[in-house]
Amino acid sequence: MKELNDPDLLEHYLGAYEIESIFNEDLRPYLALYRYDHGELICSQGDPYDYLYVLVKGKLKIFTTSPEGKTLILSFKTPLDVVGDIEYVQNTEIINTVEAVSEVHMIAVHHRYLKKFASDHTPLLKFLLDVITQKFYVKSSSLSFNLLYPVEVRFASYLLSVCFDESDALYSGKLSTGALIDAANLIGTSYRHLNRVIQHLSQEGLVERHKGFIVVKDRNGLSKLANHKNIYE
Amino acid sequence: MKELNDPDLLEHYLGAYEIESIFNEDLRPYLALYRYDHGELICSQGDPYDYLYVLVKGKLKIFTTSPEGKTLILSFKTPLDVVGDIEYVQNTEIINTVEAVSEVHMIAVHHRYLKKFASDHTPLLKFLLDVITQKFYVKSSSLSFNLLYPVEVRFASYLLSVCFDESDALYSGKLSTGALIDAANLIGTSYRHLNRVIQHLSQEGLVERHKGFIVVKDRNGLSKLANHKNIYE
DNA sequence: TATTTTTTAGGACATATGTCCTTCCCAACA
DNA sequence: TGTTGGGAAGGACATATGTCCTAAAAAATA
Repeated sequence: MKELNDPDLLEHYLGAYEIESIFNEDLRPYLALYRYDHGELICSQGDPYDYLYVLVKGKLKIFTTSPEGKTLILSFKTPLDVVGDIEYVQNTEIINTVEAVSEVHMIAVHHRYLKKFASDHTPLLKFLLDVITQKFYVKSSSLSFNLLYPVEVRFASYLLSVCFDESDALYSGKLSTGALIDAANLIGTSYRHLNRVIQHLSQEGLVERHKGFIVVKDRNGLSKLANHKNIYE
Repeated sequence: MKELNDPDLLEHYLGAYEIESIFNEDLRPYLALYRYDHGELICSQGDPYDYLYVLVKGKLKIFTTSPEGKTLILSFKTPLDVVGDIEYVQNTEIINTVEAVSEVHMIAVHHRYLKKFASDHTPLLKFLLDVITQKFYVKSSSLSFNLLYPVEVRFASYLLSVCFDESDALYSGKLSTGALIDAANLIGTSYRHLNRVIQHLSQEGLVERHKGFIVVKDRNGLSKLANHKNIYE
């Protein structure tokens, strides 16, 4: 982790995402911009709560580790998103572990100053409300989807979400082999089983295995299989 | 559904739950108190969004129905809780179906007046923020729990939550047979499988089957099985 | 009381998923 | 060039769970 002492860049992000109003004047001096590299942890579950972060560049992975040591990926995040919002409101320790997947820039504010200067700041409250309701909605859909459908369907949905994201270099309907472990953890199954499912999808002609990656062959077929739902957006 | 024209009762609820400050003076004339009887629907998924409700008496069941016709119970709610908060913030149609399990009293406000008189009312915003973060937290735990543990563990946790609720007539560690279908839908499994699990728990001496209900025999054992987690609170 | 309907428990079988382990392949390296 | 180590795919087997159907019991009804 490295603090970027670059007020212009900070300004730029605030402007680009139209979030100037969220942080009022009193708060501005306490905004910091941090950079994290691939693989770095921003915070870990159980840590005491310190900062509210706003993700303005890069990609984050949010996951939890069970007492038995299993990893469950809860989501991937891209700008604009917020980390530590639930903890800020509830005043609890960090719930999940957050890791940088790529180079990441985050605006950070210590909760001390948030409480002091912005606990009644309407734009911030509204912003948080908006972000958190969205999170809730996604989580709720995700829960239903996971309980109601088997891995094959979930993976189809996942593939559609991940492989056709324009903002990503690998939007071309491909998924690197290495990403399969993450995929398995995200949809809550084992790597072994995911392989089985891929084999099946492959027999159906929906995807194809190549060296180093798999590629979507029949986007419509997958979409049909996934009930036209993209819950991993 | 019936509107209760009882300003005193309304006042009583506002006082009892300390939520007077949430609804400011402008809003007060537009607060209504509704009564629903067992089995009545408050709203159904897909309905246009109209009211924000505050549950002040009774018990609600929140569920969703999949395109395939499967029912998944998302939660049971008791006072103090809010219905329609997510929809209000996101301005979307009703997400889930809400049904009264017992006689229910709810304070209702049309979103028209909320937007008009309270869209910047800090106490309301904070209240919503608090309620929704709690919902998110519960939902998030629930998702992890469901993906990480088998039905046996989930049911153990469910039993502990439901059977030992002091405010309920059946707190004595019993669960009526009829409630098993709901239980199955809540933890996202089939009635058939739940029966299998109960049989197993019964062999282990953790619960016992009686005519018309099952009863918890070894609360500690169940708690251990459930990893000491009560996610259905 | 006899008959029908509903509720409840479980049998039989198929599918979904997990765990452990092995094999194969390719790249890094001695 | 041969060796080694790690990643990737999948075999074998056990467990978890779903679907469909049946049997027993209880409740409702004729």
